[in-house]
This record gives sequence, structure tokens and C-alpha cells, in this order.
Amino acid sequence: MREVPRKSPGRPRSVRVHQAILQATLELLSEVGFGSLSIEAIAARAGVGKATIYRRYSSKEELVADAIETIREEVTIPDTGSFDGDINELVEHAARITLNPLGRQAVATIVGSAASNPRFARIYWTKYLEPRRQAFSIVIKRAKARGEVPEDRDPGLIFDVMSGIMLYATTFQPESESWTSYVLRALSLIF
Amino acid sequence: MREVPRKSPGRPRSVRVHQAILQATLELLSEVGFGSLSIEAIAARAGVGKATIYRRYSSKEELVADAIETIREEVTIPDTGSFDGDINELVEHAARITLNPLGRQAVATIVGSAASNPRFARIYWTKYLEPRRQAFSIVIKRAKARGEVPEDRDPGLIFDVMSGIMLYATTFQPESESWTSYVLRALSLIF
Amino acid sequence: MREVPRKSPGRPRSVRVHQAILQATLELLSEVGFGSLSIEAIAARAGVGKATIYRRYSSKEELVADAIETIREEVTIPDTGSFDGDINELVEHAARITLNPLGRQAVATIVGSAASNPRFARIYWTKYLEPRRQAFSIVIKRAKARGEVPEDRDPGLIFDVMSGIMLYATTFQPESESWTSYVLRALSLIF
Amino acid sequence: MREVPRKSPGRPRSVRVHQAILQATLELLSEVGFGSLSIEAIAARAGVGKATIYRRYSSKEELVADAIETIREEVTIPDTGSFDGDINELVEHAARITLNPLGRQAVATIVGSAASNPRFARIYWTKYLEPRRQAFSIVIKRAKARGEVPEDRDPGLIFDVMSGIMLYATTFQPESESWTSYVLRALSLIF
DNA sequence: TCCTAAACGAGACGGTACGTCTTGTCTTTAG
DNA sequence: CTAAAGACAAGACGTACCGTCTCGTTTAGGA
Repeated sequence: MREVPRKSPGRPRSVRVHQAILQATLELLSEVGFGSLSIEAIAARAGVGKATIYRRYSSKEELVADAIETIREEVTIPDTGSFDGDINELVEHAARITLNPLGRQAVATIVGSAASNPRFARIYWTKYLEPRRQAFSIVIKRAKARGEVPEDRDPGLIFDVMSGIMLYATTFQPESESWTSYVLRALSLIF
Repeated sequence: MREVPRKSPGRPRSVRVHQAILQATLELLSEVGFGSLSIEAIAARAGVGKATIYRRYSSKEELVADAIETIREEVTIPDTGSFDGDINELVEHAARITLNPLGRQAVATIVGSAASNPRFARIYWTKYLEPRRQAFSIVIKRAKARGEVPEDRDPGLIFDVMSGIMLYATTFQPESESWTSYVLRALSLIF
Repeated sequence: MREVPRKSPGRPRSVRVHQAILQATLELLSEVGFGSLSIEAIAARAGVGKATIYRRYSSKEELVADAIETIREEVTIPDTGSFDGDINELVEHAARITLNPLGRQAVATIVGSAASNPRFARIYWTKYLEPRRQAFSIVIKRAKARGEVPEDRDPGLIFDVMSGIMLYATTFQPESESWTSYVLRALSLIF
Repeated sequence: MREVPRKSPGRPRSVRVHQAILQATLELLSEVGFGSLSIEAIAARAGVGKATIYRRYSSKEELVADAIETIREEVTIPDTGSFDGDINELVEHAARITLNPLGRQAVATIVGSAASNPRFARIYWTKYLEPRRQAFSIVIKRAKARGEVPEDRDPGLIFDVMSGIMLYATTFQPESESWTSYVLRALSLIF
């Protein structure tokens, strides 16, 4: 993004404050969940006036969406030499995100808001899933070259099915089996 | 339903009131979503005192869980003669539930609450998914008998993957394609 | 047909709460003044929720008007045997009210609000001044009978002039002289 | 037009700004009253930054006191040839001030603040009442010379009683009679 | 038929959080 | 150095619900 030379008069918005708000939001999100998240508490924890938050975001959804964005990690394209190895690495990476409190709450927030607030799901799709979906096609391309995946498979669709499985596993956490091994077992059905 | 002969003294709880509460809950759930659902509004719409609700349910989650239970439809085991036909019927049935406002909100509620309130997901699992998972194994058995599905496939796992795909499709509603055709296309990857 | 005292349904409003609100209002009024009086503080001091106050009064003015009403003392008609004695007693009685913090603030509130809120002054007039104005005419009647006051004097007007003097003295508190002796000196001009 | 010759370094305070602030203050004072008067609104109407106001005045009271000062009219000493005529002129002059919105609000502000903020009443006393009180003694002196007022009357006290009557009339605006005629009628009691 | 006791509608209650507004201070750029 | 613009921490505003608590009024057995 181009750094726009500012002309707007008045005191500029504080970067420090911005970060304090986002951090407090993420902390509280992972502690109490989206439903019990209050702007009042975020402001208090961030040491900030409520108006300072409302100046930036017009709703809790918007704020949380922005906060969640900041924790998105770099898109990683595994290249272990085998398709199985690549998939393993992707799943383990997803597990690290999905299984800590913040990740769970983030996922829950997105899916929970999706029904009443499609814009919210859109943000998650655009900012998080889409880039990974793109990157994943490279993994598939390599696997096809190695003959590990049939040529006619749609990479996007494979990614979606994988994501669906992980979403399902996260929601209805299997009890007798680890998340990772369950997901891998389910994935064996498609490959 | 026959009234069970009770011994407890005093005025018995009104069946009419019970139903009014549940109906008002479902109506409001589909209108405003779980997050904006207020007991106050439910009581008002049902023409009931708040205490009457709290006498039955100790939390919004409990009430909604009970309300959602009442809309679960009969478990249907399709038997069209071919596996493809059976799957088609299942998906179309799921579409009818998932694509109306109430169904969407119900799913969103369950997944959204899953992170902070596992009990909620548990109810949905026990009351809704599990029975269908069981029933689905019959469909698979028939398909195996017809040679349409390999013998070593785990029916439960297939059901889970299908559910995952539908959950994903419901959350990140594809824009350019209908829910049903998208889901069927994704399912073609596993069969 | 007899007007049956219709009893409204629901929990009746608590008398204890009502009094706590009024008392807290008066306390804070005398401590911080009308301008700095906050509903929040009144609620806190009364140990009451804000909504409980707003249920009864729709504005700070209304609440304070009601609170001030409760401190109005009994209308006293002095009868010392002489007009001078009666006036003395009235002024001393007024002094007791006007010179304590609560009385000062009450007067200040009424006069300060009179410009933007005539209704406020009206209440004070109807509930406080009018009855005293009526009662005062008896004092004058006795004085006229004794020949201490000319027959053609309008009792209401005399009362108004007396009140004006006291209001003026209260507002521009003389420094070198006591309120009482100053007021009596001023009154000597009219009698 | 040239700015006033400066001695202090830096940009001099703008006279235009100063006047804009005072005018906006008076306008808003007469529109919404002292209680609802906000620095924010004054700054907005004057087209001025809030800090510019705070640089000049450290409180709303100070600002309003200064603003009210600017509207004080010249002290006029009537000389119609008769005491009655002089009084008539004084009362009519007072009516012009007291009966327009700004005058009413100014009076209300002064009296309303007197209880919690004696300094405020002091300003009004010093800047407004005192000079007129002095001037009034000349009117009385002439009346005494003409034999219209007894020699032993204290001019200051007469002025005070007159002011008290007017203050009272302004606060409890008589309904059935004009302010002026009511005041004159009341004054007839002392002369 | 009366008595007992819970259920019911209504709504008051002490609170929490909402989103907005104002206060007095601060930080920036422009003059 | 002042001015405008506006960000900032603090906290009051009046509203909406929370979950609990009286009220007076049904609505059922059991006596």
C-alpha cells in the first residue's frame, strides 16, 4: 500500500493507542469469547477512552475483525518433497492456530457471525482463506507433477474440503482422538 | 401427549405457555440471531412474564438449545436405488434446512458457541448429528453391497467429511454457484 | 359510579427506594449544587439503579423539584400580638431556611432554572410561595385591625416585596451585616 | 485594519477571534441557558478551536461573566424633573434588559450560580449593580431636594428593594399583568 | 366447597454495558 | 508563539436487558 502523504489537520491518531486497543481486544476475546466481549472492558484494559475506540470502529464486529486480521500469520507454502509431507505440515500448522484459545474464539466468532453478518465472513475469507487457497494450488501443482494427485482435481475445491473438515473437527472436537490425527484420517478419504 | 399423573401440588405448568416460549424463541432467533436475542423480547412476544422463562431455563443457551431441538426433523434414510441418488436426496434435504434463516441461525449459534460453550455443540451432536450419522451407515452399507463404495470406507468418517463440507459452504456461502451444486461438486472428490 | 381505585399489576414501587432517592438528591444538591448534580451520583448514593430513577422522573429538573417539595416546612402563621413581632418571626424563619446550604441551593436552583424552565418556577410558586402568600394575608388582616398597617394595602403585594428583598439578600449576600438585620432594615422602608 | 501593536513575541491574539467567542457565548446563552451551555458548542459556533477558548478563560463561569460584561449598557441617570418620571424611566429601561431572552438568561445565570459560586454574584455586583446603585443616589438626592422623598431614606437600600422586586418579578413572571406595571405597583408600596 | 401451593402476568429492582456527548489537555500543521 | 483542528482519558448521559424479587390473580389437586 502506498504511504499517503497526509494533509489532514489536527492531531494524528496515535499508533500506540491503536495497538493497545487491538491487543486488549485479542486478550479479552480469548478470555471471555465474542459474546461476552464488551467495548467497556476493552477500553479499560487498553487504558483508553471508549470514544477513542468508537472513533475507529463503528461496531464490535468491525473491531474484532480488524484485531483478528493482525494475528494472521504469514502464508506458508510447505515443500517437503512429497504430497503427504506437505499436507502433514499444513495440518500441523492449522492445529497450532486452531487449538489455542484465541484461535478457537476467532473461528467461533467468524462462523457465529456469518449467519447474521455475511460481511464478517467475507473479511475472513478475503484476508485469511483466499490467500491460503491460492498458495495451496502450488502444493497441488507440485503433487500433480509428481503424479501424487490426478490432473483433473480442482485445487480450490480440495482446499475447501480440507478447510471444511478442520472447521467441523474444531466445532465438534472429537474426544477419543487428537484433532490432528482425526483430521489426517478424514483427509485420507479424498486423497 | 398424555399428561403424566403428577403428585406435586400447586398449579401445573402450562403447556400452552411452554410452546409459546419456544415458538417466540425460534422466531426471534431467525430474525435477530443468537447474539441479539434477548429474554425480554422473547417474554414479550410470547406474552409471558420473564420469571416464567427463568423458571424453566437458567440461561439463554439452555432455552435456545431446547428450542432448536423441537425443530429437528425426522431422521430420513433415503433409498433411491443408487448411491448417487441417495446422496442427492440427503444434500437437498440438508439444503432445505440450512438455507432458510432459522436453519442458518441455528447452525451459527451452535458453531459460534462451540468455543466458549462445548455443552452447546454437544447437544447438537447428540440430538441431531449422531442419529443421522447412524442412519447414514445404512446408506453406505447398501452402496457397498452395490459396489458403489469401497468396502474399507468408514461410514462415520464419510458422514463427517460431508457435514464439514456443508458447514463450510454454509459459512462462506459461495457467490457464483448455488449451495447445493457446490456441495455436490465438493462431494465428488470423495466418492 | 364509584371510582374504584384501580390497582396496577406488577410489583409496586418501593417507598423505601423513593425516599432514598429524594434524600440522596437533597444531600447532593446541598453539597455540589444543581449544575454539578449527576443522576449517576444520586443513584450511587441512594444505592439504587439509574433506571429506577428514570422510571420515576424524566429529567433532573423533575427529580429536584420533587425533592425540594419534600423539605417544605409547615406553613406557619405567627401571632405574637404585634405586626413587628410577626414580621420578625417570619424573617427569622426564612433565615433558617435560606441560610443553610440546602436552602441556598434550592433557591439558586429555582431561580436559575426559571429563565429556561418556567414550569420549574411554577412548581415552586404553587407548592411553596402561594400557600405562604395566602397565610400571610391573615397576618396583615390582624395588623390592619390593630391599625398597624393602612387599610388599602394589598397583602399579596406586600408578601411579594418581602420575598423579593429576601431573594435579593440571599443572592447578593451583604458582607458587613447579617442577612436578618439587613432584611429587617430593608423591610422598614415599606412599613 | 492593523492588529494592535504587539510587545510579546509570536503571533498576537486575534481580536476577531475574541469577539467571535464572546458573541457565540451570548447567542448560545440566550438560546439554551447556562446549564446547557457547552464550550464545545461555543467553539463550533465561533469557528474556533476549543484550546483557543481555554487559553483565555479557565472556566465556563469566567467566560460567561466576561461575555455578560460586554452587554452592560451605559449607566443612565434619568432626569425627567419628577421622581415618578425618573422611576418610570428606570423601570422601563430595566424591562428592556430583563425581558429579552439574553437578559433573562443572564439574570438566571447570576442568581443560579450565586449559591455555589459567590464569586459570580460578586462580579455582577461590582460590574453592574454597584455603579447603578451609586448613580441612583443622585436621583434620590434630587427627589429629596424636591421634597418627594423623606430626608432619612437610605438611597442604597431603596435601590436594593427596587432590585429585589424586579428580580422577584422576573423569576416568578406574573401572568395576568405586565412585568412593568406589576413592578410599578409594587414600588408604590415604598414611596 | 374450601384450602393450599405453585404457576402466571406484570413490572420494580440493583446492575452492567451500550453508544453518544462534553470536559479539559495534548499534539500536530499552518501562519 | 498562536491558531485550527482534532485526538485523547475520563466520565455522565439516557436506554436496553440482565436475572431476581414482589405483587395480585389463576388453576389445579387434596381435605
